[in-house]
Amino acid sequence: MLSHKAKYALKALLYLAEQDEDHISKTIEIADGANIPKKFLEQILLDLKRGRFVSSKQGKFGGYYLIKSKNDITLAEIHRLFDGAIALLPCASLNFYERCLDCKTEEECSLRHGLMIIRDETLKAMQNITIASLIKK
Amino acid sequence: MLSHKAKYALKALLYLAEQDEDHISKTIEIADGANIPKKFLEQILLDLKRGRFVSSKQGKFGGYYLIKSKNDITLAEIHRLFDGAIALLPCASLNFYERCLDCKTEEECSLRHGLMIIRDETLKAMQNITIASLIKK
DNA sequence: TATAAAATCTATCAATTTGGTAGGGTTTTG
DNA sequence: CAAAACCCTACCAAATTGATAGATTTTATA
Repeated sequence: MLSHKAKYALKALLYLAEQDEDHISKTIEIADGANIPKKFLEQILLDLKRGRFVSSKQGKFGGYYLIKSKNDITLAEIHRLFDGAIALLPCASLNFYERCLDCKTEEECSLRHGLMIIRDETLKAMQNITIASLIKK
Repeated sequence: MLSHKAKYALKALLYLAEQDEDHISKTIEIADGANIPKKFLEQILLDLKRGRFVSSKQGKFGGYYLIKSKNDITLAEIHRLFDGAIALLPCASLNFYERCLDCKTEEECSLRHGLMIIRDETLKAMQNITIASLIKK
C-alpha cells in the first residue's frame, strides 16, 4: 500500500500538472486544491524538490512548479522516493537490495526468484502510469 | 513489501510442500528447517490453519500438514491473509475496499483508475506464483 | 491412568513507523 | 522593511511489527 505521503505527493503533482504553463502554485493553494494538510504538504514538496520533480521560487509571489514533464513522472519513481522498494522483499529489489539474513545458506532464498518476476511485472505497470496518464480520463 | 509474517508463512508452506505425502511436521521441525523463530511460527501456523491452507493434529506426534494443493496456494492469497490488500490504495482494492476520505467529491479520486490497472497486473502476476512454482527451480 | 509431547490460547513488550503538528528561521521581493 | 513564502528541526501520539513468555488443552502410549 502507498503511504499517505506518496498519495499526497501524487495528488500535489497532479495539481501542478493541471495548472497553466508558467503558473507558480503556493503551498496553501495546492493544499486546498488537493485537500492535503498544509504543514505536511510542505515536507512533501521539499522531498519532491530534492527528487528534482519540482522546483520553487521564494519570496512574495513564490511557490512551486513542475520541472519534469508530466509524461515523464511515473508512479514507480514516486513510490521509490517516498515508500522505497517496489519488490516484495529486499533480496528481490533492484534499487534497495539487501541480503536475506534469515536464509540459512548464502545461496538465493527460495522466494527470491518468484518475487523478482512479480517485481518486473509490477515495475513495468508502474512505469506506465504517469502523471499525464492520470489526468486524461 | 512483505511482512516477516508473510515471508515466514511462505517459507513454512514451502517446507511443508517439500515433505512426503502424509508426513506431519512439528512446529519445531519447520522452525529449524526454515529458520523461523519458533514461537512466532506458532502464531503464523494458526493463521494458516484459520485460512484453511494447513490443518493440524494435536497431542503427541501431532503437527501440521498441508490441506490445500501446493499448485493452488498462490502468493496473492498469502499476501491477503497476512498483509491485506494488494492494491496500492484501499479505494482501488477488490477485497479490502474503502472510500478515500480525503477526496473532496464523492466521485472517484484521481488516482483510483491508474491504481486499479496496477492492481490488476500485480494480482495476475501474484496468482501465477504458487508454492509449487517456487519449489521447481 | 499417568505422563510426555505437542498444539493452542492469552498476554505482554520494545522498537519502529506513520501521520502528522509546532514553531520558528531564512530568503526574496513589493 | 515587512510581508509572504520557502525551509528546517524537533517533537508527539497512535498504530504496527516482530517478536517472547507462560499457561492450558489435547492426544498417544507405556
